[in-house]
Amino acid sequence: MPGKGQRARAAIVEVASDLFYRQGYGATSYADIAVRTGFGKGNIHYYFNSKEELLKAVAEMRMEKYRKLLEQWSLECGPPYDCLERIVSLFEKNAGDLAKYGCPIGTLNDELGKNNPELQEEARQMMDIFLRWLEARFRALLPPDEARDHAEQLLAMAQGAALLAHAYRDPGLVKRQADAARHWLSKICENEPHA
Amino acid sequence: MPGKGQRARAAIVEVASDLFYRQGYGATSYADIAVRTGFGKGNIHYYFNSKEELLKAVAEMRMEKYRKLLEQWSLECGPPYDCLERIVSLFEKNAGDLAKYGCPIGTLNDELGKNNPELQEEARQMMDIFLRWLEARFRALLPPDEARDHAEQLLAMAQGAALLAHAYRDPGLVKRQADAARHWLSKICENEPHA
DNA sequence: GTCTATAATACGATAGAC
DNA sequence: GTCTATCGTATTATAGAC
Repeated sequence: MPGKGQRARAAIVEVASDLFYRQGYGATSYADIAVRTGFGKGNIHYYFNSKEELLKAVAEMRMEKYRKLLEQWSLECGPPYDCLERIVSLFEKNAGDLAKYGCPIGTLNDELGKNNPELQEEARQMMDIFLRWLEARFRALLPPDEARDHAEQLLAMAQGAALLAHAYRDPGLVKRQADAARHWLSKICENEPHA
Repeated sequence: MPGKGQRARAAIVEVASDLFYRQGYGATSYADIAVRTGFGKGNIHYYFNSKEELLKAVAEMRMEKYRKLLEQWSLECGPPYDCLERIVSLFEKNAGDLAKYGCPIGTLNDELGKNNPELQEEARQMMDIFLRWLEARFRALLPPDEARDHAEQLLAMAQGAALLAHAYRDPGLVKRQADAARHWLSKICENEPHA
């Protein structure tokens, strides 16, 4: 059983992750987090000495989740198309939140990329988890350099769809882009037979 | 000849636009703008009563530029492929800045979308100028609903490419995505002959 | 009309109470 | 070890000097 401190830390990280997603990192204050956790405003500093440290903890927590999910999928997935399509479906399933808040990974990269190169590295690592996973899947279908290329393309489609859906507040944009991505995927999978 | 006030306003808007792009809207303070313009810190308020008003002026200025550019292209462009390809080339030409700061339109939508719905409408209008222009070009090739779909797709590719290039600080990502977009465009243009 | 000194507030961080 | 009262700074915005 984890101690009181551990549970407090985890609770703060969970709340911070949610607020960083919905409001952005810069626009989220210690006060916001304090209200939602019930801790005193300044108290959060006891658990996390700085806001940057807090973001790093949030990033670690999220990456843990992403890694577990994708690892699971690597085991479960059958043919490459089914495996790759699953990530398209994940995006589509979250269309509502994407239209409201954008992609949790993409928006964080955007925000931190402008002013905080050090912290952006954390955000980029989140992106990289997905890019590498996609690349590995495409390697079952394509030569290495093309696999990398295709992984970038699919990720770009997803990020672009999320950004536009967010800009227009239209979940339908994600759905339409998901269909386009599936069409694109199916063409690749039929042209290049499983190695 | 424009009066002193007019020139001052224009100078402030120009500097603000640049800083909003490179640092983000939230991270840019009146002090930053004051330093770069040579005006006193608080003086900017004489010309723009609030930061929101300043952003609106920046948005208007940018949109004027975009509209003029695209209107010019509409006149000059020959076949639909050449016309559409030109926007891909524009993106590619700016690969360096895209990798450093992201897309000026996309990043602004992302930032304002989280916390400032009213201001985001300005940013979305910038996006819409390009979306509508693309849609009009695709109408020369495709039925109306597909034209809209394809415009969204091309814009999503561009935004996704910019976001990833920014995340990875890699202009090459824009180049590779531009090539992919050209390939995609050429297929559409050969399949569907000019109406 | 143009600009500057100053106010009011919210932020992240600290020092020290329990 | 846990939490709270407080500090210094930076922000936008204003009041009023030139």
